[in-house]
Amino acid sequence: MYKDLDPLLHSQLRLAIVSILMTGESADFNQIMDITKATSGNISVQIKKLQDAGYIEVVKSFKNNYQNTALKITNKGIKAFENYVECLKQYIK
Amino acid sequence: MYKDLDPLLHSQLRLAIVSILMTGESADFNQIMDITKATSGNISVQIKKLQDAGYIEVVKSFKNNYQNTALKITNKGIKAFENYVECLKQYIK
DNA sequence: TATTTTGGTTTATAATATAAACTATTTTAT
DNA sequence: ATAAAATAGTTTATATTATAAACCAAAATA
Repeated sequence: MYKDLDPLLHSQLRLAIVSILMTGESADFNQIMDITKATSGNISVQIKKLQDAGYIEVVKSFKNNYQNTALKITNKGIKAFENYVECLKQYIK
Repeated sequence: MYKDLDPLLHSQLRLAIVSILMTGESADFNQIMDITKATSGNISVQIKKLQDAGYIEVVKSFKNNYQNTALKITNKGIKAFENYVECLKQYIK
């Protein structure tokens, strides 16, 4: 009962980012900003943490002359998310 | 979409405490310690925060010659918890 | 009566979230 | 042509928060 919640996912912004990516579609930096309304600095830091953990994949490219940062969830990220949700259920029901 | 999560509840230990109290039964300090395995100092601090927010009621008494701290969730606490769960659902499904 | 146990609180520290300040490139206005 | 503004971020400093260590008081026990 009350297993530890993965601290990497138990953060509003990181959870939102991963939640967005759990659709399976990749999303880019701007979409994350639009949806979450967080500052770019905050998003940048949280993306790096998720990347370092191997939860997301980050692909940098050029799109219409501008740099573009695209994010995609990894298998590890999917498993971590599913595990987080399972653990959380113990707390909220 | 992605409404803010009540920061008072979006904390593993405080969420566990409120979750325990959501049964309706009151629980005392020791039960919280047994269930959560957190340190007394940590629990003490988090209890005060929940009390200050009006989410729980704290009743101090004497039981078998020892001081006893009993906790009970308030109506405000119940509503906050239910709202938290509703908001969380946007993130986890 | 000295020591240990019970039941906590207060305070210091470690970790974390968040925004402010900064960098670099591109577009637009003058 | 070039100054200003917009795009797309990163780095770093600060503010907040979680957590444990240190502490206190009363009761039980050796």
